[in-house]
Amino acid sequence: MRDNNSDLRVIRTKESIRDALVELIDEKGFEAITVKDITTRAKINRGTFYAHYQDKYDLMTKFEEEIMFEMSRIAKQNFPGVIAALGTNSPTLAPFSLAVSLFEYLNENNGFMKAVLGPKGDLSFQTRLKDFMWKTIYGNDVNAIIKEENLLVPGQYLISYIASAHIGVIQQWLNSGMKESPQEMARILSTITVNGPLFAAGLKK
Amino acid sequence: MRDNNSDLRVIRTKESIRDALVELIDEKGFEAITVKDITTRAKINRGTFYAHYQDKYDLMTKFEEEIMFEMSRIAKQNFPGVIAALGTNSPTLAPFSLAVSLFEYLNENNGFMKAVLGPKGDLSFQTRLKDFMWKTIYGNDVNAIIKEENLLVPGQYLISYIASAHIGVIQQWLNSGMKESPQEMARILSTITVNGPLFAAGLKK
DNA sequence: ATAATAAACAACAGGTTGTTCGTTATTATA
DNA sequence: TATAATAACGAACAACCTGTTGTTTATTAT
Repeated sequence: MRDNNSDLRVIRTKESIRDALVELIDEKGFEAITVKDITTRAKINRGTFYAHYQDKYDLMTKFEEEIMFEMSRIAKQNFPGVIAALGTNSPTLAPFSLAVSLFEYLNENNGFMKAVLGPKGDLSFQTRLKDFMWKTIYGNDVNAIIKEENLLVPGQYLISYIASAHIGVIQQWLNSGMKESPQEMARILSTITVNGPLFAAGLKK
Repeated sequence: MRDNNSDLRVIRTKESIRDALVELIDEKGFEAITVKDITTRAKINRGTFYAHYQDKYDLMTKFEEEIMFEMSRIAKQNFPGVIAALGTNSPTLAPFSLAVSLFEYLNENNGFMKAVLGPKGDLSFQTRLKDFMWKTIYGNDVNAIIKEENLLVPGQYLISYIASAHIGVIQQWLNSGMKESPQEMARILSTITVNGPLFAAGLKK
């Protein structure tokens, strides 16, 4: 058999397409991009694009899925420790190291992440990223820690609050030049989440 | 003069266009919509559309600006009280009534809001909404209350956190059928923001 | 009643989209 | 290294959407 994806021409082509995509999202926004834009920038024939992807959405989805898969892997790796820590009196250590790992991954893929999470990015990715956080929070035996009867607000809103807040901070970090280290970002997020926004603002003791 | 926008034909046409737009965003998402879709649904000639708007983005922008203007009006109206309350020991009363007013407004315009803030909506509107919250928080003499030296985290991340969190909760509310009252939603948001997510989850006393 | 003008209708060039040819160039492998 | 497989190319296609324009019809304000 010879139908593998190891043909150098395929690898080269796909890489050119991805590079072109990231550049173009930054320049004109994902939705304004045409397949012709991509192939012109990637210096390949338009027909070649359609040999690999159905359309620009298919391309984007496949790209995003790889990113999500990797983030999921990192999360799964660190989650047992997080669950264990949440029950204790110092619920910041394990979540902190998970956050650091994720920020390091974002840092490595900052070209794509900045483009896709930016103001000209892809709304569906942000939606999927929130879904991912939902499932990560809800699906991982958190029920063992967080009991419905202890919640002061409906669970769905609490999760939406936390997930959106975290993504918002990530976006701000990416768009303002990633000047803080992954460690510092993890500290910022856990400070606000553990103590609350008002405390972090110095308005509450 | 007769160049006013009071001609019944104009009013009828613009209303048809807006109704069609909201319907179509819900069905196929803003970006997938063509001008032809809109005019077919609105039962008007395509040329008529171009007599009023440059393209679908122009239509969307004008629609959104009216919404933003109204939200800004509501915010400005309630802000003096919010500023005053933040300094006191009960910093929830005035912000609470502002939140109620805003949720009531969202409720009135739920067709548009649900469409535009939903997963098939308009990313640029969400970006503009965050900018609006930024300016509302930063620009309104908050400096008199929030002092940079008291912040435990950089101000830009704190604001991004709060703004994104609030929008996320609003989205969740709109997409899950708006079953809670504006009052209840205001309570939920202030509970999490004042006491912090971990406290609201029952994980902290 | 009538002048003003919004909306409809029709046609236009220019652009993008998928798709399909035959041809050329590159690759994997024996 | 020779060769069979196949990726990529170039060109062409109908179908569709976009703005725009000129003409005609219908509605509106006064």
